Amino acid sequence: MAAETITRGENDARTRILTAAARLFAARGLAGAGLREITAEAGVNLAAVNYHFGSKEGLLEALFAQRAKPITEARLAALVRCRVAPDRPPMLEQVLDAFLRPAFSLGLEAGVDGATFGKLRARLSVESEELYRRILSRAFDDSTRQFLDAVTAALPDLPSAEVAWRFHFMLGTMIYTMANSGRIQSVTAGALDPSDPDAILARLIPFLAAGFRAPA
Amino acid sequence: MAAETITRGENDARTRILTAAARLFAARGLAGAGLREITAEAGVNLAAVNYHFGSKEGLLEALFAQRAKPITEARLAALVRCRVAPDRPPMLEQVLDAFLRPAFSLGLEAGVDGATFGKLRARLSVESEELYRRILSRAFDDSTRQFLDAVTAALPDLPSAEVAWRFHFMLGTMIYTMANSGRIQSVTAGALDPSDPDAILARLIPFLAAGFRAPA
DNA sequence: CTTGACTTCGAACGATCGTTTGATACAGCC
DNA sequence: GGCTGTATCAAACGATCGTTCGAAGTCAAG
Repeated sequence: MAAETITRGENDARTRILTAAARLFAARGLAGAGLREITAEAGVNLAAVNYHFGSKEGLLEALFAQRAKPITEARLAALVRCRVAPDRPPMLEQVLDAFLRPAFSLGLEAGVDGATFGKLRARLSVESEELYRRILSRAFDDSTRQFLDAVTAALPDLPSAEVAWRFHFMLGTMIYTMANSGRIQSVTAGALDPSDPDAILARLIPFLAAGFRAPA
Repeated sequence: MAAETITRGENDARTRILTAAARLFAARGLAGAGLREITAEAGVNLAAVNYHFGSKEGLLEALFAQRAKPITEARLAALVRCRVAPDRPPMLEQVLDAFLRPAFSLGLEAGVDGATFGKLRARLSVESEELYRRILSRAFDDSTRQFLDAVTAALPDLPSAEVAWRFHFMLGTMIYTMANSGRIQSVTAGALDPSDPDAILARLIPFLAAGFRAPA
């Protein structure tokens, strides 16, 4: 076995399963994507999922553990950078950028349909079963709580309950935009390109900052 | 047969199926809710779904056609009321209220878990298959487009592409809040009650109005 | 070469999926 | 009474579901 448990190959069976699972869970839903379809796309045997991940739910947990880590790490690194160079430009915008940019640039991975992990996060967000809530919480709550604190600190005049509501609203715009439902394209007949992180953030952050700064 | 096709009883088999389907589609997902579970909860025979609605997808279409109508009708009625009494108070807030209030007060129906149709809308929003997109479009696009125009008219200084983006962001907050994922409760350890439409709108509309009015 | 841990494989398990069928019940109308 | 269209029913269809099992394959260490 040697050191595979630490240094894992990039075309590992596990890795290929995780890639295929991310795409198909996002495209067809958690119950809608079957293990046969996933393993076929990954080019592995059907039994490989239960061997490597224990169950279909275990596969989902591993997938989230893998994909969430780079996002939360990039977030926290950016938050540290905000604090090192304190409110030179408006602090609120810096914090929002630190929170949102990793989600969009790492969640909308390059690919034919893009946005696979963003779609998957959106699917989990709607789920009400305990297991799915726990997966989401474990992956993002720590990071999210720190940013809620940072936004609260950047808005000292706003009651913290109000900040929490507005933070919740922000999560809505983030997840809905990541899921990129294409609704707005269907309403406006195209013209909006929701695949470029920089373009999205340039529109989203001023909108959110103004909302956060609204009087209570 | 008489007049049943027009005046339908309230404890009709069709009606009971639609009620059960709304709850279970929202709770378990479109693929996750089985017809046997739905028909059992509705107290009808398994074959009743295919008899009355043709297929599982036909059931979903009928469900959306039924539940979306009161929402879009209430929206348009409120929009007309805005225009009759023109910008007495700020027009933007009036239009946002007209758009959002019906979704929250008719989408978060009273019930044990509440928010069944809101959750279902959120689930459809993530879906990428043509059929689901078509169902959502048919149900809401007309109404949505009129409100996009009304918001654009209320913000004459903002480029219309910018308005479209911000409208898209608003849809995100609306749908995410309706789906009431409970994420914010998990982050803030409770304290937020996302089941009272008035309380939500009192927080949401000032936030959104400030965002819409942000300089481009 | 043999051992032993790790991985892959085909095949099958019972359960559940959406759908279809044909029989039966029941209404109003001739 | 017969006739017709509507509705409900039990039962079964083939397909697919997640999971399990034992054999076969792989490869480094003894």
